Amino acid sequence: MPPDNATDVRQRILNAALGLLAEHGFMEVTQPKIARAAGVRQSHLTYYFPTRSELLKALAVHSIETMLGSLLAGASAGKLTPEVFVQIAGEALADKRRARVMLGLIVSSEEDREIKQFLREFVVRVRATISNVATLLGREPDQTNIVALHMLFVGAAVLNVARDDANSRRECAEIARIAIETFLTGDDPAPAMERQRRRK
Amino acid sequence: MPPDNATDVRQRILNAALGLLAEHGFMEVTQPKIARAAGVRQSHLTYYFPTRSELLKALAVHSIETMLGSLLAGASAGKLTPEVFVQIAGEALADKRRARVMLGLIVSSEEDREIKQFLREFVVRVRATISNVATLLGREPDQTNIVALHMLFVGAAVLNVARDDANSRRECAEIARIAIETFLTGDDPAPAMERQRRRK
DNA sequence: AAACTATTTGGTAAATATACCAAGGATTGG
DNA sequence: CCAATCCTTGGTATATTTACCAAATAGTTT
Repeated sequence: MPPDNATDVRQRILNAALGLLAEHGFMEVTQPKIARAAGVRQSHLTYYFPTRSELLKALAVHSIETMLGSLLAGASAGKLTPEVFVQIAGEALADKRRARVMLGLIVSSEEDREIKQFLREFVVRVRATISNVATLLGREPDQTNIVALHMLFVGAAVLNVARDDANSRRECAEIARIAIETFLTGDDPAPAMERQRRRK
Repeated sequence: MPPDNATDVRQRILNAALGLLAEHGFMEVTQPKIARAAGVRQSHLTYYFPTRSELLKALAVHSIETMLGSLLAGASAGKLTPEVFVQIAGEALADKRRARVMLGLIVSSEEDREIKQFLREFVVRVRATISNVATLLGREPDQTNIVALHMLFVGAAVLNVARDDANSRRECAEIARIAIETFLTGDDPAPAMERQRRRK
């Protein structure tokens, strides 16, 4: 790949880092490997990101932007029906690349306050997107249901990376449907924030 | 802490590694740090675990045993009522130590087939435990609901580590209740494998 | 006790990763 | 064109980690 010199080196570096993270997980995200993957010298990394911590922060931002981008692209694909959303969500959950990026972000966030903050904002935006989807599907978005749906999605994606076999992939598709039916489009609104427990 | 010399060195090493993993995350699980934490020499690590990979595999087994142990302890604590289970689950989900161990296992599993296999078995056993709890609570365990409950738990725990603020901890408690009501004890059986959607 | 095995000690070697830097080109603004 | 700035090159220094090893010691068996 000759260095597409229209592209900014900085961007190439971040894309290479994101690719490594998505493909091989956080442990492979090192400066020598990123440099080789990006086709630049290690000193370039130092030049654009003085310390590893800077690099990881930039990578976090880049990853989050990328994930939100594909999320929004999915959410606004044509007319959104529950069936389409189930389909999109099922595929997203089974996508190990995306999940590895998430896991990498979380691991990084354990080493850097700022990244943790990015992650918090990311969570808010993901939930806002889910909320928008709910609206598009003609539902009054209920925060608690959104939270539950989001957690279910995260859990499914994480477990899919952890197990990574045919079963886990099948579960992703199935759970996407059930999660959406239960917390988003189901006839009976799931239990809301206010406690409403009735003894049996 | 003087070296409790009744304890096996090997066990001390694994406990120290587990402690580091739980407290500081996977990136801190290195041989020098484990050795210092365990109060043994680095060569001891090499002696008992010839390679890092061996060490990580043993750590995975140890972590899984430990987590299953506390899981079972929780599940068989006195008479299990839905309220008690909600309480226990809420606390477990908010426990960052446990979640960090899980995340560490997943990261390791990306580097080692065998660990991935341990993780698969772990998932099966966790779900079996949830299933037992369902039985104890007088419910017919339904596999799909168990899977959903499990994923919701994993998602909540992971997001709690990722965000790590008062909100996320509050959400853990709340979601524990909702998850259990929705998928385990709720009056209306949650949507099962077969689709049963009715349009509004 | 002698021989044998298991464990511990105190190193070093090799690999890998982060950080640093000086000098050469390229680009841009004046 | 000149100077200032930005970027690239090709290193090296430092730190950290994994892996390795020989010799000393402790413990066990015969």
